[in-house]
Amino acid sequence: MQSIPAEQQFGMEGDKPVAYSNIISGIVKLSKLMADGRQQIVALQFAPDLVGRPFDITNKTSIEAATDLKLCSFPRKALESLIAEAPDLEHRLHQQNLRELDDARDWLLALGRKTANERVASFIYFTALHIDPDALSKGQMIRFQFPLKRSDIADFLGLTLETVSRQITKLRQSKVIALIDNSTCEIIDLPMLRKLAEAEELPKL
Amino acid sequence: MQSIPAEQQFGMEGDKPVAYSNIISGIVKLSKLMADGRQQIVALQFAPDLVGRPFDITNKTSIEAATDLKLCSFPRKALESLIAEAPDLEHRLHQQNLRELDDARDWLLALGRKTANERVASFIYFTALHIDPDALSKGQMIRFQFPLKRSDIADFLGLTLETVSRQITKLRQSKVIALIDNSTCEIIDLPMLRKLAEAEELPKL
DNA sequence: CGTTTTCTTGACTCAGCTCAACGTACGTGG
DNA sequence: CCACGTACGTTGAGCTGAGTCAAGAAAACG
Repeated sequence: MQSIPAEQQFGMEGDKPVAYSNIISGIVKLSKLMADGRQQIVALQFAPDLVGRPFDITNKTSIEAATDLKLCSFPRKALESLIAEAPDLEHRLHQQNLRELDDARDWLLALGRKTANERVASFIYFTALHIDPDALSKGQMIRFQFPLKRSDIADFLGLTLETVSRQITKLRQSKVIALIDNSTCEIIDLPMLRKLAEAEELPKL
Repeated sequence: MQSIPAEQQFGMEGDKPVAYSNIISGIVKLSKLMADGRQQIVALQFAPDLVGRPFDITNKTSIEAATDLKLCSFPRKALESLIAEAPDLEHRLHQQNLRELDDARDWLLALGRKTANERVASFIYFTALHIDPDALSKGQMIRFQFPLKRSDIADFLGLTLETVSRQITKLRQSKVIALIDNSTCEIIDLPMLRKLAEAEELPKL
């Protein structure tokens, strides 16, 4: 069990992953960097996810604490030999990776086809869902902290921080959300937020 | 073993997957549709991938033949009980899903941060890699067919078909590629193509 | 062949980017 | 306690890359 302060990278040595970590609390961001400095956050992970790409990786992705973290880490070898023994463990990992794949594909739709406004709405909805799925499904009014600062939200949504700021202002003005302070968000009009976020064909509701 | 003509959907009944299929030959596209018709292709799958999201799915994605296909299909139940018996099968599936996750995250970077020109270059590079990884790594001149028509490439890259067409013209004019006919592409300047495609920080080369 | 679908090109528009100024919160040390 | 610096967020003005709309060219198809 260890603590990691926000903004710090971990679990890698050079560009090889050396450890797997269970998230006890806090939020982890995975990001990709281009040679000229352009950056894209490709995933956020929440407790109780396991961080660390199993098996060999060709893929350069950096792992960083988005908030202060509490982790439970294992060396790479340890987990891999555990997996070899316990098929059930691999099954659970597989399930998590499938969820991550679904998430990634949802964001592909957002980055490829949604407007700035819809992307920000999607981010807020996505965050609220991860923080308290139950409250959301009951349609209660919800208050929560943004897990990322504006520039990180921008890197997640493929926008600039200015555009993110403007769209948040717009959502505030149209009474979809309210800001208690810069990083505390309250959802006022959940149906509208959902409509903006899921401009997708709804499977059901 | 069955054949599926290009453009046809398969493997689903309503929005539930009913079968898994091994791709013998051809290319499969997975796409998401928004209520107003906006569309995003979220993955392409090549032989010998297994098509079909294992276990339960909450995620609405349609599965369609991008080219004529040869498939080997199993009913959903059959594969799931096979998995329960043979942990090795789950391991192989898991590996494939991890590759898909890596791909999806590479495209997140492309859709979030790359220009139209870089996205089209990435698509050409990606396609060539999947069709003949060896020839590419030897740096040979490569000729291949685009697996998708312009409007599908656009849906994959989060662009319009006009923009895709213009960028292909531009790559042709700058002698990075040549077109033998509309759908046959030859890579002339591989280093340049790679530079455009992987504006990423190169792990190694 | 004519018909239909796909691709290319041009002219114009606009959502989101860039650059720049300013506001606000917080910490540090004089 | 206040002055100052630093990091973060907001807002404005103007620009531009990609979208839209429209017209033709070129394949594909029966």
